[in-house]
Amino acid sequence: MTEIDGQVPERFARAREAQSVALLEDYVEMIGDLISELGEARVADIAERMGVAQPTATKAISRLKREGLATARPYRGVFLTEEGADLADRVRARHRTVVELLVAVGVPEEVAELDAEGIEHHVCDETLAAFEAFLKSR
Amino acid sequence: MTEIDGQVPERFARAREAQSVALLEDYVEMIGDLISELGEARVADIAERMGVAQPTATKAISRLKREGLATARPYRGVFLTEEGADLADRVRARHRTVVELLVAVGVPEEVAELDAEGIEHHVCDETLAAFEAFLKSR
DNA sequence: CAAGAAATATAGCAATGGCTATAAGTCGAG
DNA sequence: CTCGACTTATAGCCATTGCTATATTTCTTG
Repeated sequence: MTEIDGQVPERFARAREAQSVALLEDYVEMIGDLISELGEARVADIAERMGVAQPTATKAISRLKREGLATARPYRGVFLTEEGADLADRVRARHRTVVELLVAVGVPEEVAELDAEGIEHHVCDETLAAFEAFLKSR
Repeated sequence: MTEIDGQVPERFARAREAQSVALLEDYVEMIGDLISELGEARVADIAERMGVAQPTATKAISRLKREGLATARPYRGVFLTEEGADLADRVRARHRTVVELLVAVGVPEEVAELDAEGIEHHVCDETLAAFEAFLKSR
């Protein structure tokens, strides 16, 4: 290979990895939202909010259980483990920060909300810290 | 469903859609880079830079061909169509802008490069325009 | 120019994340 | 308490994106 390749492959591997975690984060955050809004998270509600068919949500919930982020009693609601609830909190906070930063640099509110949904999963801790510092310093 | 669901599902659908386009964008940009650096884009080089096995790159190139972004002669190099080259240019420009914006708000250069790889695919035209305006106004 | 080496293609497997159709469980109303 | 409606689970399909192993083609070199 040429001498200029550098760590390019790791960059992409990292982006792929982030993407694989993104769905889990979205589901966990959504389940947390539903529990605080409605007192429980039902599969049908989760599926509707995620914009997927109900079996797709069921499958995702299985994965959450497998990863120790949620528990569920069949035909009953879905619940977050402590680890899942912590993740939900972090995800929610990061989402807010990303939206605020986008707005701060001039992105219209509604567009910021839309783009943040995809962007947030690729914002590492260091970048998030930089965002917070930037927001505070204005 | 409750009355507060709003357009949440569309948000996620949009993020999923962006993700499906992301790989194409990465490959097209990389192929463009290789052609300008080395005069040609070989499957082995593409695979190495993307950090995937060679058959994975071959498969991705098939998809690029299917989508009209690239052409390839078996056992020879890969080439971009006009559409593919245009896309590569847009992707490259967007990548630069995202990195610059991250740096402008205080993200360290190397971290900005890493995160931009994932972020850029979720930055819509309107957000990109806001980024450019913000960068110019400083 | 005929190997052998290198590059590329193909075959086939696994996991993920969609879907529809259908089975099975739960719950409320008669 | 039973039956029908609703909810959830399961089965099975497809496409995508990875992988390894192997076949095929091209290139290089003796």
